[in-house]
Amino acid sequence: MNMTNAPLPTNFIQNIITEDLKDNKNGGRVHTRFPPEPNGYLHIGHAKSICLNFGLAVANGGICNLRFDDTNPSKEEVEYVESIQADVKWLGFDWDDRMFYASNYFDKLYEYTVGLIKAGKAYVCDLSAQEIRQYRGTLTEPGQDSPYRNRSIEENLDLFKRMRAGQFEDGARVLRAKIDMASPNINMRDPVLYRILRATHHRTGDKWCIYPMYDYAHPLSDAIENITHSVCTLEFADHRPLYDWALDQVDYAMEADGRPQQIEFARLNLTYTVMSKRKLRELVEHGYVSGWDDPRMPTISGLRRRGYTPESIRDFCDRIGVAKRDSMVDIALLEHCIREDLNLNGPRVMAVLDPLRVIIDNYPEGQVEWLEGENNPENPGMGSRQIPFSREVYIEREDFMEDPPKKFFRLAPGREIRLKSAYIIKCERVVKDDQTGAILELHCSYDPESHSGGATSGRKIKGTSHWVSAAHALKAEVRLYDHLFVDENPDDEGDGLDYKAKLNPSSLQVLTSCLVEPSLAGAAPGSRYQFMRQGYFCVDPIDTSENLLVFNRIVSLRDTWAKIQKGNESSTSA
RNA sequence: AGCCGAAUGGUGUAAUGGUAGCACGACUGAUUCUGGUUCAGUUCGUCAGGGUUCGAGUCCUUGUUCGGCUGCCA
Repeated sequence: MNMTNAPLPTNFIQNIITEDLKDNKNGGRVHTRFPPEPNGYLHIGHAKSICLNFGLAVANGGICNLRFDDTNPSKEEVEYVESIQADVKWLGFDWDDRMFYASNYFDKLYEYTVGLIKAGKAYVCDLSAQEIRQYRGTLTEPGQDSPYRNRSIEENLDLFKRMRAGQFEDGARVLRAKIDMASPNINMRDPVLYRILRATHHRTGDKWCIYPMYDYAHPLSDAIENITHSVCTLEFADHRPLYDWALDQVDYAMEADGRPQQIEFARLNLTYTVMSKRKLRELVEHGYVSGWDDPRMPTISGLRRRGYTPESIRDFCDRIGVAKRDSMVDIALLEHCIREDLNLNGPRVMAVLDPLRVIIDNYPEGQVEWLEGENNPENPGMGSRQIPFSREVYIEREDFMEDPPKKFFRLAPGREIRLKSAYIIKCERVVKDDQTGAILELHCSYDPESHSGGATSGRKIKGTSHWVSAAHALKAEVRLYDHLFVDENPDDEGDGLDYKAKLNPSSLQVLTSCLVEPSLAGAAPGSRYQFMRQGYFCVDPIDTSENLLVFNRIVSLRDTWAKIQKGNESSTSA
């Protein structure tokens, strides 16, 4: 979208890179990586990281790898590696031939580790998980050395080989780094490097029964891939000394020009949504949503199904910036981004969500006129289409009021409105149900001279309504989505309420008797439109079939009238 | 309590010792055959105290508040 010479996005990471480049650090290379663990679906928070890592590389003439951080087979599945690739691609990023797996390096890592043991920097520890915890000390008290800390190198080597050979049970022993049990940084108190874990790995199958820990595998994977800037989120800041330790200890014989540097930034938080994998999984598994791609989910697949464009998400990620402080971005910014995109690129179309029949008594019975409607006033290049007009039309029920309040510019008894791209009509008579008093239909007259572009077409009429011709309209199902939570910060349990207690009961409203203009026949799944005066909608790619059009509301239009109404309500009730 | 990190309008983010800017939101008004868009404008900010300096959001210092860390998860 931004094809001009936009200034580099300025943030503290770019500043670091700019300095590094100036110093010719890493031989002037910039090489980043996006390293998800394939244990779930990507969400908008990952999109921030993806845009950052790929964006930083591109902006500085570098490259970015996709790397699956698959060191814990008990949680990982191919389903996730596939969805992650699809999502990154859909967002518009390309890793070329640089898709890697940490598991590709298991052999290499094992060799490094043997060297580490030979150098006396690691030892096999027989303590149980619970004992290790006890020996580790607390935040304020130093830990104690493991009784196995001073095993001979020979014994460590032998034990480690036997760990690999499967001679011990899961959890019986671990390999630990020999660092400092009194370190004020708990991550440095002889952290576990390898654990025994019999789980079939989605890539390596049952070849291994020992797996390296993230803290150990990650820096070495970065080094193996010649990464220069290893960008991760804030909670890993305490792990950085260990990251550096691993690089220091292992003579990885990198032909690399330089060494990777870990840089931490604050993860994305969005109002009215949760972002943790655990909670998203819970929403899916307990049926609060229809799946990972439920259009209310903040997952990439959910946003995609909802109708968000990749461009709008990238734009959003550019706008939120990158910093080290925890923050909560207003979801209104995301909504602004998609509106801005679709305002320019979404064809206009008329759809009546809650139809009210209007009979135009002075319009000839049986006559049909095909009127021209521009597809996008912001973009004349998008051309126009023909819209049928006839004696019976439907308008939006809320566009008529029998007893309208002040500033109501729409239809009311004796009042006029313009039907968009057609004629001005006047409400002559209201037909109601004798029993219930419900409004059944309106009888109107039209001004034949008021055709768009016609003689009296210049007459000023305050209100313009969208409409469809009764004889030509197509039935459709429309799903109105709203925020998944009613609370701005569902994660905040300060009020004693679990995030699930803050689910929005009306986050989904299904309308089954909507009528849309006939040009929408056969609309492509996934295509996006502006339903005039209502919002942006997307043809649901899953549930739309040949005999049923299903639309998802991506986002409503900004609605000044709704605000005025709200103001009216509160002022009358006050 | 120990270590680490962060504090700039309602929200997010710039300003690398020199005019506190941009975006979103909110609010006015104008335009409009979408109560959309567009345009014009308004509102609102450097956590606190002390210090260095001709000059401090930025450097020093003390404090306050918030976040992270005691997995054989990542």
